[in-house]
Amino acid sequence: MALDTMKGLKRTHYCGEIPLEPQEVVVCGFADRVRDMGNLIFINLRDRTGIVQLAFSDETERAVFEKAQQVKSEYVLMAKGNIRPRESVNDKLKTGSVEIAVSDLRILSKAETTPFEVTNSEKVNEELKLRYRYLDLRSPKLQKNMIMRHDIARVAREYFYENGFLEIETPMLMRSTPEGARDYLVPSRVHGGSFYALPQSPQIYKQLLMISGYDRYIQLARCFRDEDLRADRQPEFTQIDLEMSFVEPEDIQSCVEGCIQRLFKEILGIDVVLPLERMTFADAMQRYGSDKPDTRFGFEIQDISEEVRGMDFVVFSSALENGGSVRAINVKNGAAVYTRKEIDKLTEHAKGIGAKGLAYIRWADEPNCSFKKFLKDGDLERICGRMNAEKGDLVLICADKTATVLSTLGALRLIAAKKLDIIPEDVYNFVWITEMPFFEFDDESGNWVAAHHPFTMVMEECLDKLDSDPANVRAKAWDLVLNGTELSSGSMRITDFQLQQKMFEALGMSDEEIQAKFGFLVDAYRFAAPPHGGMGIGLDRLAMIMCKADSLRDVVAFPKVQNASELMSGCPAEVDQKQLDELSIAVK
RNA sequence: GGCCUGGUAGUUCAGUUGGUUAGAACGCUAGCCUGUCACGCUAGAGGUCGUGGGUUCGAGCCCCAUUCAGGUCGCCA
Repeated sequence: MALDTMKGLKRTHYCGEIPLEPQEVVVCGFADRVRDMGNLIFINLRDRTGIVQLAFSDETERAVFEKAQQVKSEYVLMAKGNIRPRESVNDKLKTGSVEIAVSDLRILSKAETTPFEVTNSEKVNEELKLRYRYLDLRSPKLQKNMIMRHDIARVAREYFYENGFLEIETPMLMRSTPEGARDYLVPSRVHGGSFYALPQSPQIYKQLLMISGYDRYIQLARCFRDEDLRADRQPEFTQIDLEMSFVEPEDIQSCVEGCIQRLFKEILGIDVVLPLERMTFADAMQRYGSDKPDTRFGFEIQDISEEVRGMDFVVFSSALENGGSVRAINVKNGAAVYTRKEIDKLTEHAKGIGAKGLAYIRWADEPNCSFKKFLKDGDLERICGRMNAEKGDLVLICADKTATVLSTLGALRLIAAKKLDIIPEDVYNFVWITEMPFFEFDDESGNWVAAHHPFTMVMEECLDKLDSDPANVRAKAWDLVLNGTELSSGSMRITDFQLQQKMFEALGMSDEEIQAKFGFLVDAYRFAAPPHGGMGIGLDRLAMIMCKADSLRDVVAFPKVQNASELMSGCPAEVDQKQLDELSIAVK
């Protein structure tokens, strides 16, 4: 049978927004559930705003009723009818007190049986849902997420516009700068053998905009990084990217705080108290073993080096002799959940991330210590005292180089908290991490390399340590962390081209290299630049947290999977030889 | 690149020490049903047990390889 057209009908309301008083309406949408009871048919009609019930009975015109009998799940319908109260109210629906007595029904498009039930897709294998992403995107859950993401973008734009920011687009095709993440390359047809790169961020361009006097810039910028994926990492993602002139770090931070406060108030109705908590990088590492601490729960790391010094336990003593330390976390009430077997699993995990092993005190009925035979009188009491350990607790102890100890305990702290299910859901703990290190040691090359992009300003008091003491040089850079997720990262930029030159040199770049890769930028700073700095706020991650989603895939319309392919369209894909020839590309 | 988890009707899962014809629920098809809203009832169709090899009289189950998906470490200046 031929399909119907919309002729003569025009939508008057969205399904979820129909008036609750009697009147004639026209609605459109997808058939969600069809309940056919013979001489009585109900169809739930769904659009992005919600669901309304269409009713057909012996009062319905015969031809319309027969059309309703043909309707199956996911058919696209248009219906005209009168709103009337229901005989029994459905409290689960916004529109549950009324229904539409249909006088005209159009079947605009028919659906084959879908590979999974759109109405009930929560538990369906993700691969299948990604292959048919356009169907999964019909689900209320994803539609809610997409709408919230839109709202975040809208509110953020409004906020920055009101605060004097100009939205300026920067190029998607730019010069490759091979430091940092791998670039996605785009071959040039006109210049065979030459390549553009997709931006890892608009960093260079936004700094140039400050040199050009645009003063305050914002862009919802798509960024690309050709690195392996994670639940919170996609190869392309969106940043609320901003840059400001004539400012200090505090100015940028309070501007971003204002945006965060407004977003949480307008979208979630949550009051974020300003100013946000601040913590130095060094503090975060000492207390949480992470540069992105989740402060929603305790289990803070304690240094017990002094408490165990002099013990005859070679694991501890050798760590101390080699300049390392012995540190521990107290997993409160962890003894019951962490049986011997579970602790073994934890130990395996710790080994997987670089620790040599794990010592523990499991205090179920009595303190049971994995290094019991090395204990002398008072040792156990001293450690438990320092750790505030009491009956029911589990103390995890790690001894090694301090950096290894901290990162291991930092990771275990998170695992244990998740296992014990003590992380509160509706708490949003923001914390600024400040005084980030400027260099980090690269084990592979044995060199100190930039921890940030090479235009990051050094804290003034560290300028003289650039050559002599790279480990202790701090950057004028900061991160904003929310519940253990890095949300945003910012810094002041170097505006003195001579200092910039020195910085490149400190990073081991030759004059030729500097000129070739960044010559245009160094040159730009020769013509004067206002003091400036800025930030990039991860829109996807922010949306993920605000939607209470577990993965970025839930807040990105068409996401990529772990191997960076897209299951629906099947990209990346091979191309014709002709295309390759035009681009002067030979594929191995 | 390393490690961990998983792959059985369209979907979600069960499947005994390796032993007859691989089951259930939902969905789908057909029929019945006037107040449902996860409607109900009756009947039916639907399976290369991810793929390839091996062990065995016999493999969904054991072994090896491989592939796909997820998580994670490396990586992400």
